[in-house]
Amino acid sequence: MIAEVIVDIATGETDRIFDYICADDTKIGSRVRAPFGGRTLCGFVIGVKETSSFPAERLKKITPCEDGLPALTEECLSLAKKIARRYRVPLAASLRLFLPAEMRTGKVRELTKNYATLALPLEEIKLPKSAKNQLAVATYLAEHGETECAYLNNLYAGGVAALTKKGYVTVTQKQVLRNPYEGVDGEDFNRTLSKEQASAIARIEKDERTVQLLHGVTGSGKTEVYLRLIADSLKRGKTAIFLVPEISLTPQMLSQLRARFGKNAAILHSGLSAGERFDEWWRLRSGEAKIAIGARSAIFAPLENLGVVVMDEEHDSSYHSETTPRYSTFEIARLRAEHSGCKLVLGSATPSVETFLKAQEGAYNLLPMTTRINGKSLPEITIVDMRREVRRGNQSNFSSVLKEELSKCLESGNQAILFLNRRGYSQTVVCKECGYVAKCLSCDVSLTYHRAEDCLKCHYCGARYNALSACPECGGVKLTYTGTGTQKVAAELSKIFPQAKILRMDNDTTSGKEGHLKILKEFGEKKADILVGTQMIAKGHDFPAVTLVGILDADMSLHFADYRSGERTFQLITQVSGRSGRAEEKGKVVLQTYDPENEVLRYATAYDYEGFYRNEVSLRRGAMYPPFSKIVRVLVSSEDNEKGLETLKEIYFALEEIYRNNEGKFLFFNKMSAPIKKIQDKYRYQVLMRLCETDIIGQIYDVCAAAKRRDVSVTVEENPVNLS
DNA sequence: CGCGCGCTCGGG
DNA sequence: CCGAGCGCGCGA
Repeated sequence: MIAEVIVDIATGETDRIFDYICADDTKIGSRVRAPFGGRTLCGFVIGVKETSSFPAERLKKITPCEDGLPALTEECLSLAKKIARRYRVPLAASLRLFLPAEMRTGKVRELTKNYATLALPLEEIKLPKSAKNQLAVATYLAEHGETECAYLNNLYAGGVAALTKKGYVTVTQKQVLRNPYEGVDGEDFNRTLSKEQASAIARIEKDERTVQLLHGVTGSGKTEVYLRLIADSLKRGKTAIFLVPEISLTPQMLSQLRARFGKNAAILHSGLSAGERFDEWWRLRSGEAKIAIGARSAIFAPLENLGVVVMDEEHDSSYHSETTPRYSTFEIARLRAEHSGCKLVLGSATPSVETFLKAQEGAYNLLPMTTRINGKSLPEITIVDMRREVRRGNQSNFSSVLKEELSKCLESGNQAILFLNRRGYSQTVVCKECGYVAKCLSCDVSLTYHRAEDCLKCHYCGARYNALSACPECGGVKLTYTGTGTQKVAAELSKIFPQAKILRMDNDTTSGKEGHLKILKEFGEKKADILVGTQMIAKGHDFPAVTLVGILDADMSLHFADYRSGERTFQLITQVSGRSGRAEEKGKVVLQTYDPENEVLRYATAYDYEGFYRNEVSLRRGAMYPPFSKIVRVLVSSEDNEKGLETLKEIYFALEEIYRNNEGKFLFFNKMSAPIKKIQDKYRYQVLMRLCETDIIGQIYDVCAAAKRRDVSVTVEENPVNLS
C-alpha cells in the first residue's frame, strides 16, 4: 500500500504530498514516522492508495506511531484543509492546530505507573521473620489485589523490590491518565431555570439557524443556559465544545463544571502542565471525555459527533488568534457546527457590533435575556467630570466623589476595585532639559519605569535596562516620570488611605502562569481592601464584598485611532461595572472622564446596549467601517531593513494592480510604515486597505504568499484588533 | 590551490 | 526545515 503523507515541516516548499510505502492497515489521519532527506520526521497520513506515480525504487517506508487511534479524525482533516486554503498556510501548519503541542515535540509521553501483584498464593510465599516489609507487602497484596508500587514503597520501603527479585511478586507497567482536577469538587447548584432561561433553551432547540445569539445582561444566567444545552447534548449521546475567554477559566468556574459534568469534561488551558494537557486531549480523542472546555484553541478539540458548540463572551478579543494562521474562532466554530448539524450558541451582555447586526438581519437567532436572576438592579454609575476637578485644583488621579465613596466603602468594611482603562500602562522617562525619551534599542517604543525593580522595561520585547540617573543625550539630571501606572495609583492611594490594604494587578505583579489567580484569590479572601488593576480584573470574577468600582480614566480607550474603540469602551465599562454589588448590598460605580458628554459613556452608564448599538451601527454605516467593510493589513517585517522594503515594494505593486483592476471594491489603499517601526529588532512596514467587496481577499493572500522569502515575514490581518 | 561560508535545491 | 552541493572570495 501507498500512503499519502504530509510531513510536519510547515513551509511552503514542503507543503505537498509525499508518497510512502505503508502497511495495509494504515489509517487515514494517523501519525507516522517518515524518513525524509536523511532524517526521520513526524508525518500525517492524509490518504492511502494502491499505486504511486513516483518511481517505486525511490519510495521509502513509513512506520506508524503507536497512538492506538488516528490522531486526526476525518472532520479534522477536512477542516485543516479548509483552513490551509483560507489563510494560505501549509497544510502542516493547519494540522498542528489540531494536536497538543506536546504530541509533536514528543517530549511528553504517556504517564505510566507500576503495579504489583502476587505471583503465587500467599501460603506459598516463604519469608524469614525478619523481613517485615516484605511480609507486610505480601499480606497487603493478598488482601487488596493489584496495587500501585509507589503506594507500597511509601509504606514499606524496599518490600516490593525484594519480593520481585525472589519472583513472588510481578510488576506490570500501565498507562494512566493524569487528572488535573482530581481534588476539585464543587457544589452543583442545580438551579431551577427561570422562565427566561427555559424559554431561551426552548427557542434554541426549535430554531433552524445554526448561529444562536444569547444577549443577556450581566447576571441573567447565561451560564446555566449553556450548561443545560451541553447536558442535553450529552443526553442525546453527543459531545460539546464550550469556549471561554482566556482568563475566565477561574477556579470557581472549574469547580462548577467539575461538579456538573465530572469526568465527562476535559479542560484544556494554559495552566495545565504539558502532560496534563496531553492526557486531557487523549481523553477527548478516545471518547472517554465528551465535553471540551477551554480558550480559543479548544475549538480544535478532537471530538466527533458534536451536539452543541458554545462561545461565551462572544465579543472577547482573545478569540482572535495572534499567530499564523490568524484564524477566526467564530468562523471555525461555525464550520464545525455546520459539519455536525448542531447549534453554535454565542453569548454576551455586549455583543460585537458585527454579530448583533447579523442577528438583527435575521441571519442569527437573537435571544434576549433582560432580567437578572437575583432580581436586583445593576449598580448605579456616576459620571465625574475630571475637567472640573482639574479646574478646582485637584491634580490627583482621584476625584473628590471617588475619594468620598472610597472612604465610605472602607468604613463599612467592604471592598473596592479601581480600574485603569489602559494596556501597557506607562511611566516613561523624559529629560526636562533636552526632551530625551528613553527608548528600547530593539523596538521603536518608549520604555516603562518599574519602581519595584528600579529599572526600565520594554513592554514589547521584555528587555530590561538600568534606571537612568542622568540623561544620556545631554547629561542633564532633571529626569521626570510621566504618565500614570497602577504602581503610581497604588502609591497615591496609600497616601490618602494609609490604613487600607492595597493589592495591585497588572502584567508585572502577575509573573508566572497562575500569578493573577493568586492575587484574585487573596482579594477574594478579603486580605486586601482595594484592588488596583488593568483589563485583567474586568473579567467575570465574583467578589461579593465589592461594593464600589472606580474607573479612573473611562475615555482612554476612546482616543485610540481605531474604529472599534467605542465598542471596546462600552464593553469594558459594562464588564467592570458588573464587578460591583454582586451580593446583598447594592453596588456603586464611579466613572471618571475628561469627556462627560461622550455618547458611548452615556449609553454605557444607562446600560443601554441597544441605544449604543443603533448609534454605533449608523456611525459605521456612514463611515463605511466594519462590518460594512473589511480592513486588511499586510504587515511585512524583517531584521534586514533592505530586504523588508524590497518585499514590501513587490507586494505593494502586486496589490496596486489588484486595486486598479477592482477600484469599486476598495475604499482605501495605502502603503506606509507601521506605527511601531521596529519590534524585537525587526523593521516593520504595512499596506493598509479597506474593502467593501471581500471576494478579492483570496487574491491578497495569494500575492503575500508569492512574495514570501527567507528572513522576511509577511502576515495578512483581517480587521486587526490592534494596529501597532 | 584549498577551504569556508552563503545560497540554492531537493527531500518520497 | 535541514543537509548536500556548489560557487566565489580570501589567505599563504
